[in-house]
Amino acid sequence: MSRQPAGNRPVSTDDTGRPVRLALTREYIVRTALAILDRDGVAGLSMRKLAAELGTNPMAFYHHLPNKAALFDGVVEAAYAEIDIDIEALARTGTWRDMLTTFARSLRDVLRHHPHVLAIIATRPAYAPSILGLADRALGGLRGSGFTDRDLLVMVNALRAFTIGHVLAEVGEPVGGPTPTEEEAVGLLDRYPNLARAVSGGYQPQEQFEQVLQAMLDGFEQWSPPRTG
Amino acid sequence: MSRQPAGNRPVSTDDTGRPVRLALTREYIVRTALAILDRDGVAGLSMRKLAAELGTNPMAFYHHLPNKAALFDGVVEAAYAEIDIDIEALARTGTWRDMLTTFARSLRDVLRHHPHVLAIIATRPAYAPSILGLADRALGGLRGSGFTDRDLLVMVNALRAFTIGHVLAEVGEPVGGPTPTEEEAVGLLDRYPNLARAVSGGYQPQEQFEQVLQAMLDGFEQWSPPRTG
DNA sequence: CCCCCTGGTATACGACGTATATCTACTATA
DNA sequence: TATAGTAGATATACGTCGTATACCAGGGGG
Repeated sequence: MSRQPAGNRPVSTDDTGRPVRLALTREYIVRTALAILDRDGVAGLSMRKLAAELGTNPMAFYHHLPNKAALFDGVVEAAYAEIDIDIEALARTGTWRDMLTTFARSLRDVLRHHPHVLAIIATRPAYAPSILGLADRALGGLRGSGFTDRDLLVMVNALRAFTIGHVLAEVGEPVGGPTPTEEEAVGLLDRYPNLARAVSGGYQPQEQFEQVLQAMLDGFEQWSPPRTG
Repeated sequence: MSRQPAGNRPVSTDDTGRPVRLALTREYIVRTALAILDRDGVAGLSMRKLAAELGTNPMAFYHHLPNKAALFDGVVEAAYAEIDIDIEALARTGTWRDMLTTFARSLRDVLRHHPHVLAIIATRPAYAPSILGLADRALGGLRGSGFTDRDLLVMVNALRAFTIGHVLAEVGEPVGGPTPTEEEAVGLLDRYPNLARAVSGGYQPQEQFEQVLQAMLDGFEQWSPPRTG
């Protein structure tokens, strides 16, 4: 067995027909890690599996990333980058409520789209440039809406906190392995009559998210004297 | 070396003076695990370290717990159990706002008190009997406040989600190791002028939490026609 | 030409969760 | 009191993990 093209790392050929491996870059490593996370979960992503997937040696990564935590940082950054809102267009055509609603919904969509990355995102301070940049542009777009800069930031942070907490409760992957299933919990419910009555209509995450989101915006509205135009 | 009293597990003597180890129970194991988590963080809690702390063998736990995930479940349960609110008294003397405010503040206090357990709590569905029981009693205490059972549950869940998200952003321990420090992030801030202006007043978690909490309650208030008495 | 530097590889170490088998000491029964 | 059964503690071992260390290939500049 030669050492040339091993594993299932994408291989192309140059103009002489000789096989050429895709260059190993931070970007490429992180993208593959995100794919593995989405497919196999946090426990399914090890440096060794990632290396096998890329047809290389686990130690090769350490020329591009200092350690596994940095890989996680990159994955978080990549996931956040999927929040793609045209802030400037929204700022022209919509109200501050539209803007914050779109922000919260987009964040929820992205988090739900990467449930296995959620635990990593949730427990990491939002220092990723993509989220900082988004927040900065959102704040810029919200200027002139009658709120102070501080209150605007508090709103954005509050919506982020609620959204993360909400999606965590909905689809989060428990740290440290699986927990009792929902059926087992339902079995407990008859010991809690008030709870049982309240959930009898079923769990509707989407509706509840929207309901609370609008309530929060209603509450924020009172932070500013009403404005026209 | 005898095998009798090893490690630093608490050892007492019975009435004949013979050394007697404290009985290994699920409760005792979980309590010790919580203490280790608080002291050393998630990465600092291994079955082997826990065994050393208790002066026993790692495999001894498996007669009381099926695996490490169950240990985490127990720790979450123990942490939630620290939320000690006299719901019935509150229901007699306070409004629904008082009740929900107390619930959110107590939850925040407990989460902040166990920052290293937060990642475990946050990513685990709240099926623990202690939190189910608390929610059930809260719902019972809130009956007759003019809200439907469903809306009451939505409120409680929303406050839990926001509080968890808020404390995660404040003190959470990142899954998978440390992240860039706050100073490094502050260095990035001058690339984001709107953000920089908004945070110029400093980060005041307590004040922001209270501000958003009251805004959420303001929003909830509109779900019900106003009541007197 | 050779040297160095970037980046891939090989090997190894200590720690992890836990399967399996064995042992110890107590309880119940006779 | 003797004995069988059992619950719980222990010893050992396996496979996996992140990553430190050492080595190596190959290409560009003197």
